[in-house]
Amino acid sequence: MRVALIEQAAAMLVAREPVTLRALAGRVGTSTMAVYTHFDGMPGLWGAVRQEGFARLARGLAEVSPSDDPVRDLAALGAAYAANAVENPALYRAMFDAAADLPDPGAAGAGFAVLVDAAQRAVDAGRFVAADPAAVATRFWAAGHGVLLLVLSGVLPDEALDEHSPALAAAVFTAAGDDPERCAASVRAGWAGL
Amino acid sequence: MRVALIEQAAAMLVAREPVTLRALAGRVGTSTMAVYTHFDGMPGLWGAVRQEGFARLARGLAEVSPSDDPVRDLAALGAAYAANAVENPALYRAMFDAAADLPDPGAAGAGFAVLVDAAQRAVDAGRFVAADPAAVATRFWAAGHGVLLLVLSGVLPDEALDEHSPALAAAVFTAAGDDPERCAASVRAGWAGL
DNA sequence: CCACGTTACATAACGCTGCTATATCTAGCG
DNA sequence: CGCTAGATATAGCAGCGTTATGTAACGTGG
Repeated sequence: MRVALIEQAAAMLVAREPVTLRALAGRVGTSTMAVYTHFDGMPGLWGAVRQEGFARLARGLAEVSPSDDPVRDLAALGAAYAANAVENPALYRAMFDAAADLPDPGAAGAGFAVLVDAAQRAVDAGRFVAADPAAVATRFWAAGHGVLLLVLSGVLPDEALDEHSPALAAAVFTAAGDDPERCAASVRAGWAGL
Repeated sequence: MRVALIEQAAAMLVAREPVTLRALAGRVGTSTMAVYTHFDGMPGLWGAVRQEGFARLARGLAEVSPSDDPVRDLAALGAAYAANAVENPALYRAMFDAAADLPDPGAAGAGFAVLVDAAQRAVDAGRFVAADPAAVATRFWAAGHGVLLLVLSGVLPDEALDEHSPALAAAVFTAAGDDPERCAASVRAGWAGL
């Protein structure tokens, strides 16, 4: 019942339908009380939906297999992140509406840890010289998040994602110390996996 | 009446109070019908509020006086942009909830034009070599937007703004061709005007 | 100066929302 | 088998945005 409600809510979210208590209960063939026994109301359900969104995101990032080029891996992770957001734009926007108070913040941290790990490998490989892996990951994430939200909210056209995301990634990576040309090649390779 | 409703709605937004039709009408001492005669309903009011938000933002950016260092000016514009968002976080978030369909999109474009103009001056001054001013401005904007939203939504701590925004700005500007050291100094100078 | 039509505001009611109190049903276990 | 605890169904609440209707104020042409 829990999973049915969460998945139905997520489905209605991606279908751009208004996720209302009665409509949700009707879709899964139960009554409105189910939301209260399992989630203690709509805010609880939203929390669970956001949680599921971050879980799917972490799952998508985990599918990116590491290579011997950590910068390529970072770019590939960015591409997977963007793909996940573009496939379910409404879910992605809902995730960050109240991402601060997640039922289990660890799920969001797991996805971020993959980024930090790749950045750490880039440091170990001598690509990022004297750079803080967490800071690089954060800046890479923030830049991608900004482009994504501007595109998803319709401020920037869809093409802006492919036009600006790799450039921003390369800018962050070269600022971390990577060689510009080598970085450009790695980013190109990583982003192509989209 | 129009301005009273808009300003009251913006005030309730920054006060984190729920902006409800009856509460809004009660605050300005009128009835609910005023919102319908002037804005044709709540969505229209939200559009006007977002418009006012972008107008205030453009006003804040216009107060940044250009200097002989265009890269410093870009950083200063970024600082003013961030300051505006931090001062009214709820308004900033509301602005981009449906920024695509603004009553008058020109207002948002005016603020962006200031960024593009500074980037153009950087190109003319030889700081940004062979870079598209609009692309640089867009990337700078997107990166700042991402950091801001992550901070405003509580995902990143407040310190992250000062820690990552200048670094991202410098990364974007050096990627545009500016000299790293000179760029770092300009960004430092521009960001200090916060 | 007055009657007019238009505009802005007040009032009441409708349908919908999330939520809760109550009742019913459905296992699980001694 | 009978009992207890948990989950589901039903009905109703206050609140929301919206609308229909009524009323007062305004500017304008005769």
